[in-house]
Amino acid sequence: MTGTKDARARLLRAAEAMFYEQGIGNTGIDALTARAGVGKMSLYRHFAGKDELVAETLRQRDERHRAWLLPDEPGDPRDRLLGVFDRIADAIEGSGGTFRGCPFVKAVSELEDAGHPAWPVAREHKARLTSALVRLAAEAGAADAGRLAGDLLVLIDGAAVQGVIRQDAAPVRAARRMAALVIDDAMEAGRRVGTRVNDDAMEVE
Amino acid sequence: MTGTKDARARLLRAAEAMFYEQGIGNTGIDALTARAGVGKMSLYRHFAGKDELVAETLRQRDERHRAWLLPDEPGDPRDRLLGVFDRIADAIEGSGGTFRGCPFVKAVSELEDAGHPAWPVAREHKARLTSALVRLAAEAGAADAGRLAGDLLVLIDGAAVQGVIRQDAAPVRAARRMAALVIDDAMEAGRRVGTRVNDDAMEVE
DNA sequence: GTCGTACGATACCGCTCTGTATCGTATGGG
DNA sequence: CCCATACGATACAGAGCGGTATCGTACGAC
Repeated sequence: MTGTKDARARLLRAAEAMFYEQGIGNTGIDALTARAGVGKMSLYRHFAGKDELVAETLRQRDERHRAWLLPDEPGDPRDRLLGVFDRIADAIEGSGGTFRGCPFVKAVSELEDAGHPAWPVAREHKARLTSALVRLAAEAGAADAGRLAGDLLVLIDGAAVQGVIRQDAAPVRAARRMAALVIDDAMEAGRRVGTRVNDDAMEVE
Repeated sequence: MTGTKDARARLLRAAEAMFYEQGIGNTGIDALTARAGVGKMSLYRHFAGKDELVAETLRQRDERHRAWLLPDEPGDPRDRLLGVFDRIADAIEGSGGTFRGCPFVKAVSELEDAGHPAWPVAREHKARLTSALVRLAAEAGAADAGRLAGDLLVLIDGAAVQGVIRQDAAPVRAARRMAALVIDDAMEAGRRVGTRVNDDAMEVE
């Protein structure tokens, strides 16, 4: 057969790009399959429908997105935490004024219906990102790693949203400064009272 | 005539609610005019089209939204700055799990096309909110009021976005803690070097 | 070589969307 | 009193939507 998974992979690639670049609602099935170079019916052979394609697109992006924000390289945990903001700043500056922010936040914003299959995917992504931040925070010796991770997530999403509206990396640099502040606070407190991991900052239901 | 501005006002009221509650794209003209109790043609008599109605809805909301976040009451500037986060926390907790975040961020997220008339309205809203934060920051004696205002805006939007995804006020409380941190930092630095207002943190083009 | 199957293409269905055209009507100003 | 005008209701146009049905085809397994 002609590469069973080929049509599926091409669909996912085209869907990810188009959903992110022009929005989910603004991306029609016909345009999507045309860009993927795939027959329309191939979409419905591989996915239950558009909603499932959206969810699967995000599911595939989850791991890649986290690996992009927090590459699995050795290094000072503090630097790796702050590196998240450098990635976002690079994305804004390299986008030429078309930065679109966190794909998961974007999807959830567009899909009002909290029953949409993409919602739990977005929540799980944020939960897994939080877990990674908790681990790094603990590694850095933060007094309350869960709390620090939650703080950083607020800064990350705030930086991304501001970056979308302003199309400018200045808010990300502000977020990075604040991140350094709360990280150093937590590390100093950790040196006094010892590290305590608290990973219930976000729960996946 | 039967109250010239009545139909227009009812349209704006219905549009604001429906656009925010179910999304702009998911709100059809027929449903909108029906809820407003208005003939369909009345919409096109008062507005150039749906896009203009969206923009005008946000234009009307701008002042109200800023007054809600920063009520014009006398009081300690630091408390008023922190009060923003209390408003957001109240909104999340009072929403019963349907908090939808900042209406302007939400609109911009849904309207990919940066040429949509709602975009400049959202940008101007954020710029005006920033100006108000700058004034309060200067009043509080912050060393660099523009920088503090930018920091707070990141925290505000981060708190709102996290609130939408988690439907929980915990991230807002985290944002409030960080806000207190950066405010106190700026106030302490201001006590040392004096206050300097720097309102070019965001420009409206 | 033959069969099964995943494929691309295309026509089609029913629905909804924004926006227009056209009614009859009620009401307030001159 | 009478007419201009803003109004609500409704039918309609043109387009696009998600999803289905049905082709002929090319290719891999056996």
